[in-house]
Amino acid sequence: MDKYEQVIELAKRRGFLWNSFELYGGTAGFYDYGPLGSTLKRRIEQIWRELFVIQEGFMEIETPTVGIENVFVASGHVGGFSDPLCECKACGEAFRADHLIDKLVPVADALSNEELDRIISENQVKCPECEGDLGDTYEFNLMFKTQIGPGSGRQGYMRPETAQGMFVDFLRLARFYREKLPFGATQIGKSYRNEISPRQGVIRLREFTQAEAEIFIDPEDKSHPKIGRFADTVLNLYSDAAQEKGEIEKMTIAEALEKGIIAHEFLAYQIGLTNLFLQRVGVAPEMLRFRQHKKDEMAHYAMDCWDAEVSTSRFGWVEVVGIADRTDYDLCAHASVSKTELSIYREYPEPKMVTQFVVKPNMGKLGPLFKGKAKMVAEALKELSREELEKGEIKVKIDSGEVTVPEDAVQFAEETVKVSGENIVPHVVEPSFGIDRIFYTVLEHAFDEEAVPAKEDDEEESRIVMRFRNETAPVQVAVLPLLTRKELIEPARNIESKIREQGLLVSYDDSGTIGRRYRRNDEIGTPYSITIDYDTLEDNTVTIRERDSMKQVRTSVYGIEEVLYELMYKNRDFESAGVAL
RNA sequence: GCGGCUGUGGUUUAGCGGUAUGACAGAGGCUUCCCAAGCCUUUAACCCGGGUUCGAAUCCCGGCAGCCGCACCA
Repeated sequence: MDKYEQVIELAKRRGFLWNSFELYGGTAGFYDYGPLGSTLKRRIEQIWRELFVIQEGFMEIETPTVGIENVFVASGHVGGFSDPLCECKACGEAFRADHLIDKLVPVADALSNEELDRIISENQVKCPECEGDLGDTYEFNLMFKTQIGPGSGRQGYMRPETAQGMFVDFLRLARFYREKLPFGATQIGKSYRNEISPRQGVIRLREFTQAEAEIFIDPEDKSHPKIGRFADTVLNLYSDAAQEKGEIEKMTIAEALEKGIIAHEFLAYQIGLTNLFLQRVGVAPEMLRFRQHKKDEMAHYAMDCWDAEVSTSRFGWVEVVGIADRTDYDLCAHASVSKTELSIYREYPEPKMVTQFVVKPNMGKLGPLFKGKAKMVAEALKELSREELEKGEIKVKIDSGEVTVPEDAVQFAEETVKVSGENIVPHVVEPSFGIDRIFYTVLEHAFDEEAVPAKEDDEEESRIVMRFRNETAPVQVAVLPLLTRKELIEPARNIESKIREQGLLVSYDDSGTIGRRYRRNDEIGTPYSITIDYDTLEDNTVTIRERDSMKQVRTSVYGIEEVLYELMYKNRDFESAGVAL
C-alpha cells in the first residue's frame, strides 16, 4: 500500500472524501466531501479569505456557474477548449486530427472536422502507430454544455474557471473601487471541465473548487508597495533556466527580482503570498516549489507565469496554484466581443499639451456628394497623411472603388490640444488556486505513521497521526470520559458544552478504551483531548493531551475553554497549559 | 476514448458452480483502565444488468468503478 492509498483509505474511512454517487456505482471525476472533509476544506478556504480578501482587500464576488455563449467565445473556451480527436480503427489509438496533417496544410488547427477528414482521406493518412485506417474526426470540447430556458433556449456552458465572471464585471468593479488601480476581485467557487478520463482521485476532477483573484494593475507600473514584506522570503525556485539544468534553486524573492527571473514586483508579491498561504494551511515547505512556465508552454497572452507545485507520493510534482500575468488579453477579448470599451481613465499628474495632425471631414459637403457612402469616405479621409491631402486631388479607396473628394470637403491642421489623461486597459495578475488539490496535499503532508513503544515488553506498534496545523484541524478538541460511568459522563458533558460555547468544534467520545479513543482522534488529527477521570470529581482537574507529542498536562476545569482557545489560535505553549504529568 | 489487470461487510481478506472465511474498524454492556490490542454481546458484504444452469460471488456478455500504460490536460 503506497502513501496515496493509505491517505485515501483513511480519508474514506474517517469521512473526509467519498466517491460521489457510490450508491449507483459511482462516476469518475466526482468526489463528495464528508463531514470532516467539508470542515477541513472550509478551514482552508477561510485562511485564503483571511489573506486575500481581508489582508489584501480584494473583495469576494459571486457569479453564476452557468455562463452564456458569448462569455466563452470571448475567453476562447468555445473555440480553443476542445480538440479534434480521431481514432485508429485497427489499434484504437487516439490522435489529434490536426496534428496528423499539420505538415500537409498551412493552418491545420483552423480547419473544420469535415475538412480534416477530407484531407486525411485525400492524402491517405494512416495511423502513425500501426498504419491502420483512421475513423472520423470528432470534436471534444472540455466544457459541459447546457440549455438555458426551455425549447431552443440559449446555449449555456458550465464555467471552466471562475475568472471570466470577474472579467465580465470589470466596469462595475472599477466603479466600486472608485477607478483607482490596482484593485482586485476574488471568487471561491465551483468550476467544471468534462475531462476525458479523470483518474487521479481528487487531483483531476470534473467538478472542482477554485479560489481565484483577478488583480487589475497599471500596465506601466508593476511595482508593489509591500514587496519588502517578502523580500527575504526564500523560495524553491525552478525557473526556466533552472529547468534546463534540472535543479531547483533556493533564492530570496529580492534576488529573483534583481536577476530578472521573476518578471516584476507585483507578480513576485503574489508568489510570496501564495508561499505563505500554502505553508499556513500545512503544505510542507521542502515539498513546495515554484516552477516557471517555459517560453513555449506559456499561453500566448501571458508574459510570465509561475506554478506552485507540491510533491506528492504518487503523482510527483503537482500544480496546485498558477500565478500569471495575463496582460490585457482578457479585457481586450471581452471588449472586442461585447463591443464595449473596457478601460479605466487615468488622469496625468499634469495635463499634456499634445500637437497632432487632425483631419476634419466636412460632413455637410460629403453627405450630399456621397450619400450612404459618406461615412465610409470620412473614415478613409482620417487615415490620410498631410502629404496626401495636400496633393490637390484627394483620392480615397472605399469598398465600391476609388472616389475623388473635392478639396473643400475636408479640412486639416496641426492642432495643439490639452490632454489631461488617457484610457488605459489594465493588465491582470491572476493567482488561481486549485482547492481540491491543495486539500489532498494537506492530507498527504499531514499524514504520518510513527512507531511508538507498546505497552508490553519492547515491541513497537505504529500510530497513524494526521498532523494538521491547529488552524486547519477539522475537529479541534475531543472530550473523553475515562470510563463510561454516569459519574464521569455528566462532568464530561458539561466540559463539552463549555468548549462548544467558546466556538471550538468539539467531539465527545466515550466508546472503547481510552487508548483506542486517543488513536481514533490521532487519525482525524484532533490537536487536543480532554480526559475526565475520578480525580476530576475530587479536585476539578482534567488531563489535556497533545496530539503530536502525546504529552499530558493536568489543569483546572475552570477556564479550560479559554486555555484551549489560546492553544488553538494564540500559539500558547502547551507546557503552560497546566502541570506536566 | 483504447488496451491490460481488478471489483466480496466501513476497511482489508478467504472462497472460484450448492448464499460466504477471518482480521481490523463500528455499536451496546462490564470495568477507578490515560495511549489501539481485557471480557461478554452485537451490526454488517458477493459493483450493476442480462445470459448459461435445477442452482452463479464463482462461467459468458454488456455496463459502471478502480489501478497501470497510451492519448488528452485552458
